[in-house]
Amino acid sequence: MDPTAPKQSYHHGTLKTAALSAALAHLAQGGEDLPSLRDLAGELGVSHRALYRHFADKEGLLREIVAIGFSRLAALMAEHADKGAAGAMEAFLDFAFEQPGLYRLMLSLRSTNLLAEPIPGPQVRAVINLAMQAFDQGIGQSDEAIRNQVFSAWGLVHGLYELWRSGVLRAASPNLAKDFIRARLLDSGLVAGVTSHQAMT
Amino acid sequence: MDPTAPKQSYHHGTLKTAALSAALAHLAQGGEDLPSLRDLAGELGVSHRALYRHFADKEGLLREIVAIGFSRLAALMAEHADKGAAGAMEAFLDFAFEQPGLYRLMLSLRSTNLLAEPIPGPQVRAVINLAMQAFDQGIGQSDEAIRNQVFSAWGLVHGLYELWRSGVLRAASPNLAKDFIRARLLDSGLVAGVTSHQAMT
DNA sequence: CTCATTATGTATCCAGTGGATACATTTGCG
DNA sequence: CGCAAATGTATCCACTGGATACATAATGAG
Repeated sequence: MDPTAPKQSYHHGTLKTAALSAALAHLAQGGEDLPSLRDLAGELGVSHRALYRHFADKEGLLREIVAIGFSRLAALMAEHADKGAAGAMEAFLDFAFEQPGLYRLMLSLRSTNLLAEPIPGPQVRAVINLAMQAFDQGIGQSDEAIRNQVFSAWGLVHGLYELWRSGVLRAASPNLAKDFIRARLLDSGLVAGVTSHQAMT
Repeated sequence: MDPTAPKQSYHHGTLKTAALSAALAHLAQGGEDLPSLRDLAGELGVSHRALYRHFADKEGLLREIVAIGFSRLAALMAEHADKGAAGAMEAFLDFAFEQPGLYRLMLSLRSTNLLAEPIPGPQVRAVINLAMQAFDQGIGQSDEAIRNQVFSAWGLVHGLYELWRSGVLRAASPNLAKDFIRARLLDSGLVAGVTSHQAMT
C-alpha cells in the first residue's frame, strides 16, 4: 500500500495526516480560515463524514492544527536559540508574518469562541520555556522576573500585530508594520538589541 | 406612535435601534458572539428578513456595533481625561474586562475575517486622539513620539489581554489577569504611574 | 381627504455547514 | 478461513445567512 500511489481503494490509508497537511497547506497559501469539512474531504477524494473517523468534530481538527502550529513555532525559536532574546522575538515576528493564518488560529481562536477547550498546553509550555531560556541572561534573575519579561515582550509584539491586523494600526505594507513593531520592541528596552536581519524595506 | 408602547402593529417603528440595543445587550450579558439574525429578530418579534431593511447584511450590523463600541471607549476615556496616560490605560483595561464580548468584536473581528471591510475609521481615530492627548506631557515631544508611546502601551495591554484570553497566559481569575497586565504596563515605563483604583484582589 | 408611492415586514425558498445514524467495505488477526 | 474492528459512504437533520416575491402600513401630492 504505497500511500503515494494513486489510490482508488475504498480505504484512503493515511487520511488523518493527509487532512492535516491539506488544512495546513490552505493556511500556508494565505487562507485565514480552514476550509469547510466538505471541501477538505472533497480535496482528498473522500466523503465529508470520513473525517469524523479521525477527529471528534471540527474543533478536534482545529486543535491538532493549533498543536502543530505551536510545535513549529517552538522549532523556529530553537533554531535561533543562540541569538538570545532578540533572536527569539525575531522568530516570533517571522512566524506571525509568514504564517498569519496559522498564527491567528493559534492565538485568537479561543477568544473567538471557535475553540471551547483551552489550547494544547504542552506545546505552549515548550514555547514559553524556550523564550525563557532566551531571555535568561545568566545573571541570576528570578524565574518570575524572566517570565514577566517574556510575557511583556510577547504581549507587546502580539498586541501590536493584532492592532495592525484589526486595522487600528495602519501601515503601508506588512514589512513596514513589522519594522514598526520591531522598533517599539527595541525602545521598550525589553531586549538587548533586536537583530534586524533584513535590508531596508 | 409611542415606541415604548406594547406594539402589535405590523410596523415595529424603531427596529434598527432595537436591534442594535438587543445585540449590545447580548454582548453585555457575556455573549461572545452575536446571536443569529433569526434569534435576534425573534427577540424583537419580527421575521429575520425584516432586519435586512436596516442592515445590508450581517456584517452591516456588526460594523455598526463596532462603531458604537469605539464611541463608548472614547467616552470612557474622555471621562478619565484628567488622569493622564495612566487614566487612559486604566480606561482601556476597564473596558476590555467589563465588555469582553464587545471589545473582541472591535479588535479581533477583522483579523478573524468576519469583517471584510476595515473597521470604522472616525471612531477609531477619536480613540487614538484621546489617547495621544492623555500621553502628551506638554514638554514638546513630537507627535510621532507620542503616537509611538500610545501604540506601545495599547499594544502591550491588548497583547497581554489576548494572550490571557487565548489561554497562553494563565491567571487564576480575571482580576489577577488585570493586575498582571497593569503591573507589566507599569514596569514598562510607558506611563508615569498607573492608578490602581481597586482593593487587593 | 384620497390615493398612489415608498418604506417596512412577511412568507417562502435556497445553498452551505457541522453533525447524526445506519449501512457498506476492507483489513487484519485468532 | 472467517469474523470483528476500523474505515468510508449514503442520507438525513437543524440551523445559518441570504434572495425573491408579496403584503401591509405610513406619507405626501393633488
